[in-house]
Amino acid sequence: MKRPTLEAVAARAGVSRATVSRVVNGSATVNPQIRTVVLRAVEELGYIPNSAARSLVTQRTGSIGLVVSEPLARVFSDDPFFSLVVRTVSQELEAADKQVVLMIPSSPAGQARVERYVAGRHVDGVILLSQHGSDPLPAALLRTGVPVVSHGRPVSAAKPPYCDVDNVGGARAAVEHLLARGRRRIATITGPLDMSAGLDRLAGYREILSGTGRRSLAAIGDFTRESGAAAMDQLLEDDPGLDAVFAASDLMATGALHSLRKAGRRVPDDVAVVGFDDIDAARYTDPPLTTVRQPIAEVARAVVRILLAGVDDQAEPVIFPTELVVRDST
Amino acid sequence: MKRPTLEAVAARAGVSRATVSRVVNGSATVNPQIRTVVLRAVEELGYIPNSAARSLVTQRTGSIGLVVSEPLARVFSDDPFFSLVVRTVSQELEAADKQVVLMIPSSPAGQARVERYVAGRHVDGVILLSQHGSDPLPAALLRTGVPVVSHGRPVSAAKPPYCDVDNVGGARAAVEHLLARGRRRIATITGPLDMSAGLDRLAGYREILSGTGRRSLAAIGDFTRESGAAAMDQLLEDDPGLDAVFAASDLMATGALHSLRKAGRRVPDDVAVVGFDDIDAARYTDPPLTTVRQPIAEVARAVVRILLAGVDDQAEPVIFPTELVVRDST
DNA sequence: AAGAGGCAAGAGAGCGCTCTCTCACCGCGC
DNA sequence: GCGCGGTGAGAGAGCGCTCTCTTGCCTCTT
Repeated sequence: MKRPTLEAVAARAGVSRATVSRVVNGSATVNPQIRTVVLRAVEELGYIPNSAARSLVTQRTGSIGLVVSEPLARVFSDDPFFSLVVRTVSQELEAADKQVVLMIPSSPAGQARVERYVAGRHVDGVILLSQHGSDPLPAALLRTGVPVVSHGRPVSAAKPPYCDVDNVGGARAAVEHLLARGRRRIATITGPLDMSAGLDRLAGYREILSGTGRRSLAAIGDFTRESGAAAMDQLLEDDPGLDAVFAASDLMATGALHSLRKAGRRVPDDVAVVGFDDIDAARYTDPPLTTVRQPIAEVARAVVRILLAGVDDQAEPVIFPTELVVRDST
Repeated sequence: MKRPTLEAVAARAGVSRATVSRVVNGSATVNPQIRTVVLRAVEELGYIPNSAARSLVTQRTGSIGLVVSEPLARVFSDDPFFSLVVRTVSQELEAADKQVVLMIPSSPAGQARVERYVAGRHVDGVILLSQHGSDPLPAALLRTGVPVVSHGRPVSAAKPPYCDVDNVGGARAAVEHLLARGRRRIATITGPLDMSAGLDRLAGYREILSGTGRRSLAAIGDFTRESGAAAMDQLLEDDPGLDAVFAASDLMATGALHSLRKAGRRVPDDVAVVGFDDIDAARYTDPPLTTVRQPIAEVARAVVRILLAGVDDQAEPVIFPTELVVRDST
């Protein structure tokens, strides 16, 4: 019933504990014959190292924390962003033989718990996802001395190394495209303005519009479909004559399409719509959505790579380009 | 630089290690005055227990494995099922002060890794998600003796305790609804037939149709939007005169709507469509989707509860009811 | 008043592993 | 022929914690 220990394997193989340890950990300085004997003993006993004992002495745990600071709305809605990042990070860490410990603090108490957990070195590193400006957690985690890398440009006071996509450039491309299509009154539905993705996409929009001396018109959303619909209603009320909308996420664009349909506006004839993300659903809306594709998985992979390579605090952030995908909504 | 240990706290408080341990673990048999002194020492030193050392002696780790046996397609597509379950499980375990270790084996090597990990008691329990009939992992995990609970009825040889929704009943309700609407040629788009959700929803469909002596017409999907679109194309080819479709997931229903639109069929005038899940997106399709609502989060919560309560192998499965939500697609 | 009984705190033995240090033994050069 | 470096295996000291066992003290009973 009891699990075999190193001791048991050593006894069976007729060697010392230290030698078994060397074999199990792949040390080079071990006689091939002895190695074989030890491996057979390991096999026969079904020996599996006790990681608690190992961590106790090595001070490493083999697991990485993935901290998602996300208000309920987004994760509970069907935004595929979260799944995709989690999935990719998991896959990438699996390849490196690391475990993923998922932490989604849903209250201040939860945040304190995460902080204690990380400070207690239960993880060898931390990946931050979806940071908000007001979130005190990134700074707290950075203070623990545990390596931290952020997925997405951090907006909080703390500035860990990070990877992101070119949100500003993507937004610029979207708005330029609308201008090229001859649209004159271009509104935007923003993301949350305490997140870099929200801020940067708005900045790109403003930059292009102000370059042409046009008026900007924005309604604030939170990346969810519902907020997109509400923002669209708002925009139509503010400026019934608008002829284009740039939504900072595809989900919000979907909500906007819904609102426009209800308001009797035709897309793209009356109003052109551009989204951001290029989620699967963008190809299935009516009409299919023109959008800015961002390589979410690549960012996730880069984040893991940076973390595993040993974080360098002064490292330049890695920024991936975005790409405009033109479909029928513009 | 070095983290303080129990020893250090004991020295500072002028008591023994054992006493500090008692205080930290909330033992009742400790003098309130001494407790106060110890707590102050803990505070002053910023003491955080070393979990590796603790696990080493207690044989418990405080973490629960969430094993997702999912082919790439579903998790990579924007199916909110995965996010919602992960989110709910995480939240529920957080409340119980447990960590979530996420494991998404993406290869046989990954499966072996998960098995070793669990057999090595790195987790106190396992939650299985999205099991497939051919998957050998559930049986392997059960053999380790670690408590296992399944989210969704298991179809593999191994039969851990589980929670699920009434998939058969939900499918029945959907088809009965279509019949009540006067539909005569009702097709179905199934889920994967090696998963209980796929099998059971098909069974419910067949049951009602055969009860009325009608012919059944099925195309196999895999819960993704794309497969739904392809299955719909297939069905239209097989029986151009069909007047209703029951899709085993909302995502597939969305794909079906897309195909129907392309084929020039009006929904619901020519063809009525019912989905399954009631994801957010179902309210935003054109037309809004009639669907079977399933309480995904409640199932997830129940699974956690069973696991934490101490798994009883003979426990009756907990089955949650589903509910038909009628919108404009029927 | 003396022994029994109870309760709170300390002593110390591990939990299973890694890793340094030591030791034995080999071949080699001078 | 003797010492020397190099190599591979064993001995043993912890890593930080829990938990049993023991001890000491105080109260209660007869």
